[in-house]
Amino acid sequence: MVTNQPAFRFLQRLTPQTWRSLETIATRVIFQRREYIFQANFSNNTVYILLDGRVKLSRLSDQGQECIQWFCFPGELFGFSEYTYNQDSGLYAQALSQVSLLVISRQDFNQLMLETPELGQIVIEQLSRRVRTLGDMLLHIACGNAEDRLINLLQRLGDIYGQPDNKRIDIDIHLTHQEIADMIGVCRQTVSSLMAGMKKNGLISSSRKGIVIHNLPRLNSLIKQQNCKIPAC
Amino acid sequence: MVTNQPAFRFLQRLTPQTWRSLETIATRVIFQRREYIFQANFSNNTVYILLDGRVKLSRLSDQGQECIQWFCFPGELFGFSEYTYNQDSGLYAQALSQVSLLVISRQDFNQLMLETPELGQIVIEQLSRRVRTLGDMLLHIACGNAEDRLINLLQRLGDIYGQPDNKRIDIDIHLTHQEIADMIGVCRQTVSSLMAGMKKNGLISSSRKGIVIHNLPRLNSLIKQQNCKIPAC
DNA sequence: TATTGTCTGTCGCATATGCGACAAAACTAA
DNA sequence: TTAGTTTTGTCGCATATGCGACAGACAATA
Repeated sequence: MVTNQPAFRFLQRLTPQTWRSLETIATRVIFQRREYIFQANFSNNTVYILLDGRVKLSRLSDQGQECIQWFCFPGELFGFSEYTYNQDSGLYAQALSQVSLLVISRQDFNQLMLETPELGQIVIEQLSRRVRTLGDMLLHIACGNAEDRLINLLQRLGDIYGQPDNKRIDIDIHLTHQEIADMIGVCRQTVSSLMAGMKKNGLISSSRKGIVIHNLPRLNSLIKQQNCKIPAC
Repeated sequence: MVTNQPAFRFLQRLTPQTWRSLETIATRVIFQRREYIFQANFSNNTVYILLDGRVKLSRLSDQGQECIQWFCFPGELFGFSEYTYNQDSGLYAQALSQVSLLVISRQDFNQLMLETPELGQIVIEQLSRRVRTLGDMLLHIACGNAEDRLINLLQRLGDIYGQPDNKRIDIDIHLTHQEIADMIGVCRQTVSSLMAGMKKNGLISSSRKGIVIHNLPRLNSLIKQQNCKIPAC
């Protein structure tokens, strides 16, 4: 598990000095709920830092199905790896609530990185975490069944909010079953029925306020482990 | 599509000077076919550059199923995003042929990055590409059926070898059906039968030498497009 | 309050794909 | 060469999950 706790997010890792430099080249912008911050084929070379609110980063399959790749929380950098070499990634960024963010031109950002090696290090660190998280998602989506995928998602969400050594975790964002389904590549009904089952077993509860994991270890234990097939292990 | 052509790989982007600095802190190592370069839980803080041969980077699901996350070709950097904060990623790197590589301690590499901003920029570029490729894989695995996933994989492999504006592409590495299956999260038999079908239709041919895509546009057209569901499009 | 739209829960059916099995082919090593 | 291992191709069956449908709950708006 690559932890995604606030302390590890982009903004929290900057020194006050780097933060000030960043503020001088950034513009503060507000978006309303449901507005698109950028869309596929809009190749404006821009980097974003989320200050407040929630942003959904997703792509569409050839059949028009949505695949949510990242939920962006305050303090996170986004849009960074999308325009390498002016190739469009087909990524959409949509505000899920009223959103406040910093917009920085890629050119200015690159310039600042050259002047401030610390900034480059932090970007590398953030990208590394992203690579690991994506690898984790890929593993669970490729190898797990619907229940495994859902549990893995809840774990990842729980990691953002949870306190270590606490069995109970409050995930206080509201996600529709459709959004959850789009994150784990299953259909909406499957999410509904799996979550209904988990509620019945007292593992989780959910409401408009969010999801509560009542017993994380018990949730984990639902995924039955097997031994390693690598010979040398 | 994020192109993975040799010209975009790590090694090819270094200036001769940076390359020389790198050589002074690196050790050249040979691994034999099937040997593991590193395994999960071996948290040696090390970065690798593949000079020759092929390396498979994979993870195991809780059920012991393999998920191939990356095929490493000469000139590529690997093991980089695996040990952030000493957290083990559960990644395995296995030599698929005799392999020659440069081994560099993370500490030395980080030091060199601070001294050489250019190196940091290249690492960022490589990680960005990786994020995009993983996002691409995720999209197709989460949203596509077995055939879509296979075609997407062939496209990605074709991109490494193919010449632009050439319908025919020779992918001259040998992959077993099991390896292909592990890359797209389907079972071996499904790969066998899909590829048999594609051969029958003259779309591809394959042998010990590798896979030949006879008509890339026709292969692409097998995935039927639908229109975008984002309102503003 | 009434109306409209969105979200959730739960049917039943269709089907894609996983899985076991087994034989033929191809490769590897003695 | 021969024997043993790995890979491929192809069955048939079981099942997880997708999909359509629909009703009730809930939220937003007028």
